[in-house]
Amino acid sequence: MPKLWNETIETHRRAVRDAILNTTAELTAEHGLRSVTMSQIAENAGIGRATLYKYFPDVEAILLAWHDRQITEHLRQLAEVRDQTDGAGEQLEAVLRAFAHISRQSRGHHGTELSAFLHRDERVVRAQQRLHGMIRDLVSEGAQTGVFRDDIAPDELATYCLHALTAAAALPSEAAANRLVTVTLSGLRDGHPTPDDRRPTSRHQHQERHTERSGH
Amino acid sequence: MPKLWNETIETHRRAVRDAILNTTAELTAEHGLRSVTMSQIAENAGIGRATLYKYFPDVEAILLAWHDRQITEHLRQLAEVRDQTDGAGEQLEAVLRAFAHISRQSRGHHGTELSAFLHRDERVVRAQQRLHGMIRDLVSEGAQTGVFRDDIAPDELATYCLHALTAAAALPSEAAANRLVTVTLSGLRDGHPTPDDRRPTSRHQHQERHTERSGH
DNA sequence: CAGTTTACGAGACACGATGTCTACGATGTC
DNA sequence: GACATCGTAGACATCGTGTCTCGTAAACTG
Repeated sequence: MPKLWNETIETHRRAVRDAILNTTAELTAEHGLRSVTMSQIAENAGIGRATLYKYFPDVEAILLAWHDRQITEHLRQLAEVRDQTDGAGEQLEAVLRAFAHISRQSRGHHGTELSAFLHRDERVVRAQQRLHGMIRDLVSEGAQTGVFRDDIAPDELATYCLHALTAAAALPSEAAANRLVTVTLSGLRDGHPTPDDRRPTSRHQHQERHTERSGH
Repeated sequence: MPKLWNETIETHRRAVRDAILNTTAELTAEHGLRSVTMSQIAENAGIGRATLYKYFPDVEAILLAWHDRQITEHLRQLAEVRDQTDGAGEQLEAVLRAFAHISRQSRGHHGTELSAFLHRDERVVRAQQRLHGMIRDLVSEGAQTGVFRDDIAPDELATYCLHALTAAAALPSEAAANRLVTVTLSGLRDGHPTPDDRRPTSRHQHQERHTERSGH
């Protein structure tokens, strides 16, 4: 692989840089965050160790650059999706859908969490599942009572709850956290709208604006 | 600190173990995930390096044990909150509120994300902010148009969106991800209900089911 | 085409972290 | 008081790190 001399120097350096980033992402996803070393990266990227140091000073810098590349690319995609749509409501829906898609794809990469390195452990997984189970049971019970929506599996709603509420860590005040809970609960109620398991592309443009949910 | 000999051996080992876990959490929050070493932990915990190895084989094991302790304790708290309430709806609301509270408190610990180690970098922060800004602007515009709720700051709603949708990574199918978007959007609409920055305990039972958004 | 610049790789180096082991002192248990 | 257990300090080989030099090959310059 070291012989990927491309036409100009500029493009060559770019190619090597990308190869480093990709290799690092793979190694991270494979062996966890903490065990990735400069030596491994150099070897797997097919370049010398000294060469690697001419591109990045340490592993953290590589991870940072990788994350930067990822999020920049995602931003570009999302902006494109947004600009291909009209109206704030439709735009946001399209952007959120694209974001969910991206989130799904970049799972396993090591995502944006240290899960890749923690979820290797069985105990942690089981503890998370107990937490998930607790929420799921409450959602399920509430759905049967008619308090919560029953058009979506309690399992998925529980996942939604847990992730949505981690946003609390980023909020500045306790009051804001309470508002977050309110918003999250709104997502759990919302009556029993039209089943929304399929193609979104032809649904939200003419409906949903002023008609609100008419069906059911 | 090495002289924390407590009465019995059992309690002593427990105390040392907890000290190790706490020290590791502090060091992680301070210097990031990757830079924490066994030597540092031993020194900061006030014990010998060889002793540390008699408790844990490596840093990962300590982090695992710490995370396990955290989540177990959280589970206990949440179960307590749940059992002090009646009715699935109220129980879930109480549990989610407690969970949000916990999330807020354990931010900075290193949370459950590798953010503690990535968010140290300015570029990453700015990239995240651009993403946040894009969503926020759409939410804001939609609120002015009347499509989305306007009782909560677009900033907070954007945070909610981004976190909620990271759940997509944990979902098994693309259809499930689409349902997740639907649920998340439900949280953004939900008419303009009573301002909910305060006590929730007596609101959601009789309203909100068949009334749907009446105002506007 | 010849000369210069740039990038690469291999090897060497000192340093720090790792994981293991031994010997010895201190503490709790019987 | 005898014994088991725990903690500490030190030694050790090994590995990753960060820096450097040197020899080579490719790309840019005129």
